[in-house]
Amino acid sequence: MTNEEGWKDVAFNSRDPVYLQVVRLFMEKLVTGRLAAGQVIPSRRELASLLKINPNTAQKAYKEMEERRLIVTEGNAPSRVTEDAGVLRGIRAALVEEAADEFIAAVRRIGMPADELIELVRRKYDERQGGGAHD
Amino acid sequence: MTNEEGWKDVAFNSRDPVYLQVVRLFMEKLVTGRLAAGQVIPSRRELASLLKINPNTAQKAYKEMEERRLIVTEGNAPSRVTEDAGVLRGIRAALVEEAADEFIAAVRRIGMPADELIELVRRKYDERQGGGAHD
DNA sequence: GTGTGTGTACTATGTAGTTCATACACTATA
DNA sequence: TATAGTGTATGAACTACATAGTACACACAC
Repeated sequence: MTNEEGWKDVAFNSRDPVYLQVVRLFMEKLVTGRLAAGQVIPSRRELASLLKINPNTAQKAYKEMEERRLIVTEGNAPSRVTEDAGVLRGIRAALVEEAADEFIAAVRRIGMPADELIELVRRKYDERQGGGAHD
Repeated sequence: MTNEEGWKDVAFNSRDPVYLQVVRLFMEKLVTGRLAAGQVIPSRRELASLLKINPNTAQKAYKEMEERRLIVTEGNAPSRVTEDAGVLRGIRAALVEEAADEFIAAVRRIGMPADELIELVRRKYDERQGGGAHD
């Protein structure tokens, strides 16, 4: 049994594959320090229980994370977060890039001028938390 | 037959349903003035031919747009862009809102500070067109 | 009337992706 | 040995989507 903090009340949307949302969840935890290098993570079955998903979905997420070098698994010992500093540093950049590229591409297609864009982002950012509720 | 400009070389990603991408394509054309209020749009069959999609997919997209009041169809006359100024004005806002909310929510989860965020957006915006390749 | 072109509706099929259920191999421990 | 915990692998069920094919009602031009 590992620590069980922060795994409850996780909401998944029905638009993206659950296993990819799980991967992103781990990446966000890593970036924000709620998950440290070398730290042991829950087993597939335990995570599935915590997140109320199927163990196979958890397995698929872990396998994806292994391929991305985010976690390591030796034999049948519990998986752990990688110690590779380079990988860990890259996660933040990857998340930011992905979000920003999508956003920029969208507003470009609309032909939104830069200044209006900046103002919008600033205003939205300062707004009260919200708009995150999806499906 | 209507004008055939701007319907070629449209690339669809495999992540989102094609019919919704068609809807977004129309919204972007409306916002950027490449499609005017009241203008006649291609028939279902013609659009399907132009975009190289199935006529049923085109039909589904048009039906979706009818429900959103983006286009109108009277009898069996060719469909036209709505004249409703309020609806047309709302499209731009809707596209912007959607893109921005997603983006802001993402960077919030990462805990990215506002100033760094602004700088990133400005830099990305000025960059040469790119990063749009999905699939 | 006969074409042809509208919009619309329906069923069926194929495919891809996600999730589920189950089983297996291995290790540690009582 | 038996039990329970790991990670892993495979096949089935289910869903959403795109596509194909067909059909119908209507309007306009010839």
